Amino acid sequence: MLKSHTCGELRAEHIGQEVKLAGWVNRRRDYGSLVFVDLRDRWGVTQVVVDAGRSPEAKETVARIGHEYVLQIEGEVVARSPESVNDKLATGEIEIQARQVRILNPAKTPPFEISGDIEPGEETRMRWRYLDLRRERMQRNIILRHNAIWFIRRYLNERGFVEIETPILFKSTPEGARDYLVPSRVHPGKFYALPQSPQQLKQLLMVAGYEKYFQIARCFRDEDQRGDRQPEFTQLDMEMSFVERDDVLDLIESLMTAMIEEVSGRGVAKKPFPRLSYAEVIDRFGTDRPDIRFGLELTDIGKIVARSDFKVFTSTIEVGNKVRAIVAPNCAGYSRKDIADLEEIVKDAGAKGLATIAVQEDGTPKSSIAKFFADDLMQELIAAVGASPGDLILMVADVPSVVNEALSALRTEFGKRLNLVANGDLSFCWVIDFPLFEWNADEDRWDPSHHMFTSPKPEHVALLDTDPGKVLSQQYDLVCNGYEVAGGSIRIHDRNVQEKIFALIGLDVEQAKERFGHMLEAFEYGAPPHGGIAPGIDRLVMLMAGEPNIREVIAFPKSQRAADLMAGAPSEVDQQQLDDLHIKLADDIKPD
RNA sequence: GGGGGCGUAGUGUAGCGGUUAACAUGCUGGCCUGUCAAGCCAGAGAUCGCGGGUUCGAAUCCCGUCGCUCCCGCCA
Repeated sequence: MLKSHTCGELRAEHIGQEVKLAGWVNRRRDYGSLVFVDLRDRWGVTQVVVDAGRSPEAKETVARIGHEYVLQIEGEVVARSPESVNDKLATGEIEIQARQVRILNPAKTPPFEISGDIEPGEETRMRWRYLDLRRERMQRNIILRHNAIWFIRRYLNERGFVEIETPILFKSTPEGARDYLVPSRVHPGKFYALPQSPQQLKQLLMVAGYEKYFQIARCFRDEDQRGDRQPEFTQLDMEMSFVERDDVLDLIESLMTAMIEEVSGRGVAKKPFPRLSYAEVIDRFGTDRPDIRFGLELTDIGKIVARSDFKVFTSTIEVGNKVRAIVAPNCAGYSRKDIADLEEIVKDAGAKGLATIAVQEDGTPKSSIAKFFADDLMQELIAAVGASPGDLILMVADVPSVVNEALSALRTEFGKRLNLVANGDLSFCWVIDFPLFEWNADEDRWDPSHHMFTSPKPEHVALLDTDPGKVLSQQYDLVCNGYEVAGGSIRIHDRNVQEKIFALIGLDVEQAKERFGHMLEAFEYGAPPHGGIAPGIDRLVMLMAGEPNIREVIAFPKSQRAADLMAGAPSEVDQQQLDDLHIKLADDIKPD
């Protein structure tokens, strides 16, 4: 080894020892005949002193080095004088008196500072990602990710789970997200698809009798990016046989809690995780992934405003739509401009407008719509939404989905503005009892709201024939701080039920056989009742790291346009490669 | 596919119709034996993303384009 210790481990107890350290030059402070070098590796920083008087040769070498040179230092661990102890460094009690300095490799001046306060821009970071990854922030995140994955593997192994790899080259199914396709050389005109998730394969592993399966699985979806979405991402994919919904929920809940507390040092706000029905979270928060770190819940005020003279509200109620409100505490003083900003948010969500009532300190309302309300009706409204003097009531009238989306967006905004999300805790909740289907008006059929193997609640199976929209499923989502961090379900293992689902979602028997024949066939050979879940590793690590997007916890992420700015992927390929794959580019594709 | 923001020395920012394009940091040279964001002195470094237009004059205004980013659609 070129090093006897890491740059983070030497303490007072090592004083007097001869050591070899190796790492990168974090910083150099040059006094001419006395030079300090902060040597860095992933474990920390150790100060090296090069004294021209004691080791002229080392001084000669160290005069030539710059930032990020790779050095090997040989010398003695010595105590620092009491006034020069650096308590910002774990190794600050000691320093290395260098006897010899070897340049293992010089370094060009890096395009940005590896240690320092200047945060390089996104493009710069991605272009030199290997240097970005050298920075403390990224090393901390990547190692946190490692610890989380390591924790998961140990935890599940101890509970009888088997990690099984599934193919990356698999079969395309047009349902769901757009597939990444891989052309076949030996089958002209045919394509593999990269898995959107190992969904089918893990169910087949249940048929195969493994009972408890997991995989740290890479998943691929060719859809547009968000801060919490990358074209390839990692799931903790799991499936279990002979389980019921609560078995899955309980296991994941204890896994999440233990992992977060051990690995991230953060707290879990609510234990046990609240279990809320889909209907309840939509009603209370306007979204199926509520941030339950704070209140500001939605109130339905339809019954009250129906008795006002405000036409916008009364006509909305008459046609069966909704008027709902949230209360922003202590925001009665908002200016016209502040309100206009909020209005922008609800308009983005599709709402036509935003009505507000400022409850003044004396309890009287200040509002452009106050004149449409009798005084006692106004007081009834203020009481119904639970507003106090100094509060601002915000109301939206529209179809339910627009009202909910608009108010949910406002709620999120106020969570940030009012600093209700400041503490570092993670706040989980389960969302259960989802509708099995969503009506697809364009195609005039039902779409599965999760996926087509999701089991209805047993007591709702009969409704499949009479009122599919009312059927609730055994789907469950895990939500944390407003992010969906896991989703899963108990699956269908009954062939009759499965065929009913196919029919309702508009798949005829032939199509179903073509796409899922292997699944249907497998289910005839003794499929156990089973269910599973797939937590998103990237999002969980992002939340544990306190980062604003998942790029910060992925070593080599892609840009918004799905490009690798370091390697330059995707790229053109040789004509020969295209020929091998039987691919001819369309005429309108021009080379760059 | 649509909407918003950004693009100025290596890096991060300021400048937003007329400036010698500014500041910080990094870089180069010099001084310095107790610093740890070392300090001090001197210096180099920018065709203001690219293309077009408006104007006597454009980093600045307009159009297009490319890149990064946030959001909507999309993501079973």
